[in-house]
Amino acid sequence: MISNKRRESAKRIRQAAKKLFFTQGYDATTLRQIAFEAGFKVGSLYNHIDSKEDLLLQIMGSVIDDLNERVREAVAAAEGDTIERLRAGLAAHLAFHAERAQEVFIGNTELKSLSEEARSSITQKRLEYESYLGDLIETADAAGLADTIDTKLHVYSFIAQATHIASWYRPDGRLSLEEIVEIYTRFALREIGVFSDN
Amino acid sequence: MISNKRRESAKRIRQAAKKLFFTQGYDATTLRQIAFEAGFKVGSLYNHIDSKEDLLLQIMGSVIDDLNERVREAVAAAEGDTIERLRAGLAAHLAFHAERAQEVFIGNTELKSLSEEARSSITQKRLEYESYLGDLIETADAAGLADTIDTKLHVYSFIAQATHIASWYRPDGRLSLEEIVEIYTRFALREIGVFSDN
DNA sequence: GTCTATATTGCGATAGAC
DNA sequence: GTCTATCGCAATATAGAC
Repeated sequence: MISNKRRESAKRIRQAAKKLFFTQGYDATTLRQIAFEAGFKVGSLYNHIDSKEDLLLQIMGSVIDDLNERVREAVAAAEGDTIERLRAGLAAHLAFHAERAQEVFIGNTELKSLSEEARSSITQKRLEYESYLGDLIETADAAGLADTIDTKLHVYSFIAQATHIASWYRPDGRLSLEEIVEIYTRFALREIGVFSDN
Repeated sequence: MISNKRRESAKRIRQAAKKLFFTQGYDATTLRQIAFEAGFKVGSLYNHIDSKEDLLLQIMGSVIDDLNERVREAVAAAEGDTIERLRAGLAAHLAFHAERAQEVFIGNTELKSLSEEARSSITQKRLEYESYLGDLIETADAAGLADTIDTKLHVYSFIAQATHIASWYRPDGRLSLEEIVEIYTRFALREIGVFSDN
């Protein structure tokens, strides 16, 4: 049971860091603040982390992988034609960015705070994700179900919108998560010229 | 002529700060780096600025005002119907974000680094700008020339895309500024359901 | 107005008692 | 594994010679 306690402490520290990095930024956040928020003294943190950057890496590390997995699963599980698969992928893409807004925001904002090595590994994963979204779009176009303009810019557009959502979404806002996802999905389908009632 | 030299020095310092804040972020940038980049020693900076935050304020301060002015002028100068005016406004909105990418990026990224007072003054200006864009969209819809879905989210969408452009645009990239502006303008008009060949 | 030198503060990280 | 105490360093900002 000792190791469960250890894991809980580490999680509490990550949660505190996530919150503070999100609101203040990585550089402006001190380990003393993180320790206080997690209920520790500074020195104790080092029983659970290697360094401050290690903490940032832990937070950023899983986000891209999870996003990739979530969207691919949604596409695979979708029933219907190419457009339905694309729609399911976009919905998953958008919902993920809202649901995990803080991590997503940190991931998009603090790339510059990582060491060169860590940064390039994450950049590589992002490029692969962009490429996957691009394939979804081109498949729809090739099937004659959409009238795209520029694949790469469509991808950028979808990423920009989702990233932006991560910066303002609140669960108690004017629109529910489902409504936001539905509206932005319609935006996306309109943008790539899908021929149906959107 | 002495005061011209003063102004040039101040400008060099702002330029250096702009570049460094853009690439490293405000907190990660030191006054020593800014001084070096501008060709001064640290102490000399204080003959031209009050503080580090003052420098950030100088940079962020004019961006929103300039954007607002630029877009309103473009709309006023546009010839043609409501859609043409909207199109001109969107093109100015997009071009501004690309042309002044560094300042725009800093303005969108470092709001958290400002003191409460400075931050709220800028937030207020942004809300007014969003409101202006919303009016343009609603006018087109009310004239029966578009089929909008949700005004506020359309505005967010346009801001998200332009902001994103500011983070990747390079003058020597695959697409020229004119091409980027044209493509994103078509995206926008499609998104709000303008009935014409876009 | 620029420089060197320094005051002051607070950071990330470590040592060692309990 | 947590704490207190502290190291070593670099930050913003200031003082005062030139």
